[in-house]
Amino acid sequence: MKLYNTASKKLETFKPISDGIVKVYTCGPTVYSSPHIGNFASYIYWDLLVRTLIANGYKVNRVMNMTDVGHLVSDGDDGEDKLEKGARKENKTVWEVADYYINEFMDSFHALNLLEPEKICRATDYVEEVKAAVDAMTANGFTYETSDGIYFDVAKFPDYAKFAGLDLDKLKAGARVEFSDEKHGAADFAVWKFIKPGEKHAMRWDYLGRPGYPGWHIECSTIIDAELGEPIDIHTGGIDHIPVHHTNEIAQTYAISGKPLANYWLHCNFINIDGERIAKSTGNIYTLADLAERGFAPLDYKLWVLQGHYQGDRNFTFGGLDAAKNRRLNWRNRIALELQKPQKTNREFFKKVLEALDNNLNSAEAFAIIDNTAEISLDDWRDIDSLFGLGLIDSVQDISKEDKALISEREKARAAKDWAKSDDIRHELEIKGITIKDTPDGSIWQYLK
RNA sequence: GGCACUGUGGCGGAGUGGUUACGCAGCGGUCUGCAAAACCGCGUACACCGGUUCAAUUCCGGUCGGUGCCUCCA
Repeated sequence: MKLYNTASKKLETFKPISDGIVKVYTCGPTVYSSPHIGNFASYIYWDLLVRTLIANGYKVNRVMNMTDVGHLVSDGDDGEDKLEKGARKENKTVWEVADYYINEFMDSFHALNLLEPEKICRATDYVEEVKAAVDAMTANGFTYETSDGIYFDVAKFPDYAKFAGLDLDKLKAGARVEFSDEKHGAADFAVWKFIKPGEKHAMRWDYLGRPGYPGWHIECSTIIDAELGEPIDIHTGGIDHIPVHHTNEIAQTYAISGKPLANYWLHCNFINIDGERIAKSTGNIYTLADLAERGFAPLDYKLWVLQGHYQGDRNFTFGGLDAAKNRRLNWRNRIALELQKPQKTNREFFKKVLEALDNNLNSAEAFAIIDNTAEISLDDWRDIDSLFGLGLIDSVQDISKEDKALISEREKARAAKDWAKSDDIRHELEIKGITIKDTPDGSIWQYLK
């Protein structure tokens, strides 16, 4: 299979480090608020990645983190930790806030029928490992201390700018004025933050004889080292992570172990809503709950996401979601129709679908193949469903004996030209969400929604 | 301001140097007790201006628009 590798800016044929096993790391959420649909788009794309790997016969070992420890809202000394802020607003402890949003996130994860990673790691469970990592970086000469933390000295890693194609001098010129004049370079970043006397910060750990907490970027390097071992095969994330977070991860891992972090880097683009970026200021932050209120199932949204490509600019509209919802209903009705027919499997068809996905996860192309194939057997639909996780098969069940009896009763009424009775029965079934369509070969049932 | 990506029919959204993407919606037809489904057909899509080419939506250059990152963000 072919994947676009951000590191090389090229489409590359995927080859795992070990035959048959693929080590994947997915940058997970910061659990301080309800994620919006844009956040979930990325997990939907990576779910497709994992499912495609599995369909190609690989065993996937995926780790995802949960950032349950703060990184600051701003770089200033007065910047408030997101979790701390959430806790204050909701009158809860930071730990309660983290627990609440982790649960909410996982509920949505399951509602979207996303395969759970083999391991989900909370950052706060790895603080000892983080300290050891900072020790190692310091021993190897990559850090320096300021009054507010331990910083990574970017100048010590010559390839720092390479991954993202950064021009550090230009960045410096264009970026806002910095708050910390103790930093040696503008791109230097904290791997550990000290808590100053009097500063409120509920999450704290002792390190170097004083209270503090981990920097944001360090958790990913640490968790990958602890759970997967670098280099890993595939590292995924949003495009926003390229210049800072992933660049820093690579630098840290190099400073700790001297090894590269990942062989393939996949980054998904952001979705817009009605042509505008998702932001509080534009008031277009929708959650899955908001979609549900408007009558859309999480899996309708998942299908919408999969109609496009993870690297493309996406524009979400409710009209578009409507189309996805109808397409999903139509697919479910195609499956319902197959329940009522003799079956013929077609392995060649499924091979073509998988081939489309093997080409850099082109699910849109795969969908077109599905729609261009007139008859798809139940077995093939089952395979399609395991490839996309759209809950198609599970949401289609054969109707009850009673309902089947009603259908044949109606056929008799029709034969007798008793249209009143025929229409009554059709109406009776419609109340149950099923409609009857009369074809030249007899009556079939279909879902209304 | 710097760097990067991007601009496809009513909406969503693939792809390609010359041939129908696909979905949803719409229109016409066949079929039908009615209805729907199904099937057939329709709309003459590739931002703009140049260049390369026998041929460009597809390659190159420029213009304009959009987005991302540079500050937390999928």
